[in-house]
Amino acid sequence: MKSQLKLYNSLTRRKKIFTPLHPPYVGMYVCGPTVYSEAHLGHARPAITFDLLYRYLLHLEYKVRYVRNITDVGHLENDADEGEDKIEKKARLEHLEPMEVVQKYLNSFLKNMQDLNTLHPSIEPRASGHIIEQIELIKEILEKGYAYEINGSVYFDVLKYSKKYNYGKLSGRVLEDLQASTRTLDGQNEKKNPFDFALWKKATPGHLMRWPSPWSVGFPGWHLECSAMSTKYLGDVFDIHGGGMDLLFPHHECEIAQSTAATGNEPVRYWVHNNMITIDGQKMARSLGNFITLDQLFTGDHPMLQQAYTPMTIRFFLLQAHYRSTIDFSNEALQAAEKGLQKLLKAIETLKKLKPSLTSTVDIKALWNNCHEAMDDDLNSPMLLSHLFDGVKYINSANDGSEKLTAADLESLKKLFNTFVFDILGLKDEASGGNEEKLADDLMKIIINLRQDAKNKKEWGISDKIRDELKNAGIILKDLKDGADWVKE
RNA sequence: GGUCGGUUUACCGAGUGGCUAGGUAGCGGUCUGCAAAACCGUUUACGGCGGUUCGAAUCCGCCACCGACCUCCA
Repeated sequence: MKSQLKLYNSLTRRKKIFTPLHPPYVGMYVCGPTVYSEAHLGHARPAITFDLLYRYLLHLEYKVRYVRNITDVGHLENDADEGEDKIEKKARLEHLEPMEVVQKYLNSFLKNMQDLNTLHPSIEPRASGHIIEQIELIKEILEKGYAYEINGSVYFDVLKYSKKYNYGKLSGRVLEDLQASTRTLDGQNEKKNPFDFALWKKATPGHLMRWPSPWSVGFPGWHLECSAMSTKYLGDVFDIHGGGMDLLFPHHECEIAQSTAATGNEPVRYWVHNNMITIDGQKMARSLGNFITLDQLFTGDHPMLQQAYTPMTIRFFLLQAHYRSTIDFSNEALQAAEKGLQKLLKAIETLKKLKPSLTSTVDIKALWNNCHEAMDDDLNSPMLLSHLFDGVKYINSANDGSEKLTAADLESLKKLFNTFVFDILGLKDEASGGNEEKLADDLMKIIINLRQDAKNKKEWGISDKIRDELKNAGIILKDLKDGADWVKE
């Protein structure tokens, strides 16, 4: 474990070499989705960012417990809804049980995650399954004196907390500024201070999602589940906490406050935040209505989409940008990603067929170093891809005969691509597989052979006819030096 | 208004005080019965104005513009 992995910590705002609290074990908690509608492109960003981190940690031979929560309790939507629960609202609209809604969109989310080839987290705890833990946590915070009860609701006492601890250190907030800028919200008159936040809310009569507690029949506050579940599965102090940058404040700030108030410990050692996906320069978000769901991307069924994009194209597209940069959606960018990915995968196929030479004219060891350095530098996947494309050039040049590779270097190169492209970047070749594919491949081989016969006899009329009619059927033939390749239009 | 971040070539997107990032597109070439594809090569940069420096796109200051967060949000 002599990893030189450097991670950017949002708390300290600098990159630092990652060292786990209890090597070789690593605890990682990532904020998962609220399952009340289809996952969109934005949800793919943290999924892939933290999948990349997870995969790289595994590559470095850490034993990782990766926890990603499922928020199925629901949070307040906005004042217009009078505190109505997000999931509850959707349930009324569709005449479904709240848990039915949750199940439906959870299934859909997990399917999308599988399509994107993300590894399953070690634990995917649901907020609704941890109400007891959340109640216990509230009790602890009350005991320590950092919360107060009013009318069956419990609020976190930010002012009192800030006398001993630093509230706002993660997001750079200053308490006085917060006081001045906090908006009037429902239930605010109950709170001692506008910046106090709910740990437990008493349910209004129409509120469907409700649980008994020592204070009232109600539901847990907005930020509590992550504190309760991360503590339960990873301990009072754990290594990595991830999530979108938009969760920095207030969500993660409140999480720190809750956990610190309860245990006296700083809960998280490395805060890692992914940036947003933008569309026309603006954040893609459900609330802004400018989102494209993952299913829509995969099928092409959205007015903004010129075509369908495969899950691996989406994955490659996201990996081409560093996780802390915004990445702008456009058809042009996705099409570029699609072509780039094909080029990469094609070279890997070519690599399998290369014949060894007695000497090498390229330095594969240096390539290994470059690839590791890129990943070690705060998961610089775009830099890694750039190095991998150096490898692509080596392969194609060797195929052309302008570069040479020894048998050992060929093996090393195969291992390198296997490790970085498939294991770490989590890409896969989508074309291979399926009985249908196999049948089509066999049939096409026969047709291509017949056409080759015609070509050998210089019967251009026949060979062109075969090509033209295949084109009408949606298949494009590409003549190669020896034989031909084909691709669906 | 406060806090934080960004502005890179046609597009996406890295990076760094002096050395071609990369992908896509474009252009030139190789291959080829033709076409397409593939492969090889290659042009166009670092928001503006000052400063520090032998040297800045990279550091500092000011300005302009854009965005995120401050409310559920990935």
